[in-house]
Amino acid sequence: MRRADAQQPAQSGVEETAVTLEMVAREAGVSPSTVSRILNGTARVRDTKVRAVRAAIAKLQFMPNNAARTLAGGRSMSIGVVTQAIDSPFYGEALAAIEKGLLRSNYSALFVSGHWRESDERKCIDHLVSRRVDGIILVTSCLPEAEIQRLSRTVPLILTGRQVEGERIQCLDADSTPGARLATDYLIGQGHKRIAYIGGPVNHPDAEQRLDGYKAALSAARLSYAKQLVVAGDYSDAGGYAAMNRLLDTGVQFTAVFAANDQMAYGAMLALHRRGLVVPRDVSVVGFDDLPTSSFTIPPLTTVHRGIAEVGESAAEAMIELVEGRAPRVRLGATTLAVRESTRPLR
Amino acid sequence: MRRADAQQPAQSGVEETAVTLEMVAREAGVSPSTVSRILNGTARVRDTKVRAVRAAIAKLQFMPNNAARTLAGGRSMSIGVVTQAIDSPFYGEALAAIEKGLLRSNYSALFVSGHWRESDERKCIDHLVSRRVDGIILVTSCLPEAEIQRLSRTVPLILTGRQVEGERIQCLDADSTPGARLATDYLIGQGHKRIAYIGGPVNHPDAEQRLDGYKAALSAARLSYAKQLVVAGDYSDAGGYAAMNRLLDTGVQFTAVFAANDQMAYGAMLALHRRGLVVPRDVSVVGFDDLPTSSFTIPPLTTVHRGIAEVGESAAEAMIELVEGRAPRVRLGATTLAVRESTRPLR
DNA sequence: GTGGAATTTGAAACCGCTTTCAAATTAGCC
DNA sequence: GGCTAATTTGAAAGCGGTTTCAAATTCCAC
Repeated sequence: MRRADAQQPAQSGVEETAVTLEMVAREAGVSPSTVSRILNGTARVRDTKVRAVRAAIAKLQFMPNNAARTLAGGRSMSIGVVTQAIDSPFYGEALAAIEKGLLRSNYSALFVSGHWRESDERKCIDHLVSRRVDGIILVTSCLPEAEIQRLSRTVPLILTGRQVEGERIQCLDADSTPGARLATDYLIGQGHKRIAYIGGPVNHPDAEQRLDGYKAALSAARLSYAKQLVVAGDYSDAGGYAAMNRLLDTGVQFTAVFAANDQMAYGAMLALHRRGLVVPRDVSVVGFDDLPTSSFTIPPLTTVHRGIAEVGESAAEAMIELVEGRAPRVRLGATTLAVRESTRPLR
Repeated sequence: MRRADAQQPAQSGVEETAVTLEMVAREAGVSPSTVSRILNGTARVRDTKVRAVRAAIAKLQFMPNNAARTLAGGRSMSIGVVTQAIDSPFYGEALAAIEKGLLRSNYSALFVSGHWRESDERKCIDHLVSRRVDGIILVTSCLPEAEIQRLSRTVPLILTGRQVEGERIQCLDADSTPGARLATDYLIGQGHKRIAYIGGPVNHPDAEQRLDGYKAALSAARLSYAKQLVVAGDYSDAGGYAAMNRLLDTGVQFTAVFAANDQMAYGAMLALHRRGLVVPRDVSVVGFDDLPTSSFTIPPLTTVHRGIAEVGESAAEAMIELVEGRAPRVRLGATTLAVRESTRPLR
């Protein structure tokens, strides 16, 4: 392809041709198989040769070609991670955790995002499959159950925030119901009776669980569930802002709000602020997720903490177990409420 | 490796063996070369065969093995992206933008993070190289210049937030100096004379530029640069919080603060809030980066907007040009100040 | 209908590594 | 020292594509 141009002098920045395992073998005076064995530790090799090969590798600065390894070995040593939006503090935290969990292993992560669109998610999963990832972690998938099961026949799966049966599927089910229950219970315990709810996107399993938890807490306290106190959001700051405005516009009375995630809580707090309402004096606000920023909002946000980081890390570790053929043991941190300054007891 | 266990009945969830190009060829009654040509559009193929192959691909659900393609073709069709922390709203936005910029091409991104540590960054770059990425985008690199230049002989590079010479290096230099100047000028224009500065990590080219901009603005307005008004942070919320507390503890007077990034501004605002100081009534605050959340802080933050998203997208597009051998034309959005509610005119 | 150019095709080499299999070496033991 | 068993090693066959090169077709003008 590239032809040597005799006219021009050799350029300093010319592309270097890669060092191959064969060159290392020749340099060390052994066969390629031996080099491979040393590289992978797949067999004993006489000590003198090990040293010779190590030296050759160092001298030549050899770096194995991953594509060749994948092709020959049948494993890519990489794990696909599907999220919905790589920005978004929530996924950011999860991804960082997964990266960390994979760190000690030789696997590395391929991050892709589905943007909450089934077609996008499908496309990027195909992408991962064609890259022959050894496993896929689905951090909240939008795909129908049957499709996930079908996918699991191609590659082992770990799901978070979702429960799907399958022998090559492991669920780190971070059921949101108890967390939502916890948050609402807390507000009720603080004497609040008129608690508004800003929900997540409709038809979203996760969001539905949070609504369920809210309802369960109300009914356990014999408080009636009032439709006019519930308004839908979309898990974004702007959505929370708009939702709170809609709520205020209806004139319905409430002393507390539970937002289905922290970002919407931020938006809601701003909307309250704009109307001259002070949190928590006039309205108590609780969020869900405990994003890193939530300790630094004004006021710092009371929110449901589920240890996204632990879940992510745990998912990564479980995935390694899974692809190595061991039985993954999943541990899930407890859901707690981080009580900060956006709530206060009523009266 | 896997041995068929005659005792057990075939399991429904058994791993499917992948469909290969050769199987497609056989199914369609053509040679593998022909299938390859159709796949890549590298040569004309009779229409009847094209249709037969297309049908076979669909029937068999063929998905090319990326490792094989990379090995044979010499290109992996993937771009490495090195950031410092995949969480962090700043990088999140940049990564999402890069992902978007790569979308229309056939390239995909491999994200890795260096955690502000040279050794980590080196390790993950090696990782990318061994994966034979076709190019690397360094979103703020910690590495010494010489090392970056050496790397560029292996793979073409795009740097952001940094300026390094090299024929296979493209810099999207988002010099921070003008932005910092803009922010400080604005505060001065609003009548502020005692403007504190919360800086980024020391020895960080980016952070130094911001300090330079701050100083330049002061001196242009014939205001003296006072050491006691300057305090170091680390680009994190917590760092900004601590920095502001240190500043307040010294008792030094100021009516405005310029924080070298938005996250530190958040922390600073909380510290002010805790001491009963109201933004912007008592102190005006300006940040840098214009993170998505900054429209939703209380009050919404006045901050330097550099269009991280555009930079990221532009970097991705330039990278494609670069690896395809065309000359990249980089466009950089203008740096502007997003004036919101955290600042007010003095008097 | 025919010759020669242009277009389509397939065979085979190769990309760089892993792994099997059998040969070569070394070790162990009587 | 000689024989077997255990350990090391290398040759060679893939892995699943791409690409070159030459053969086979098709096309066109006369």
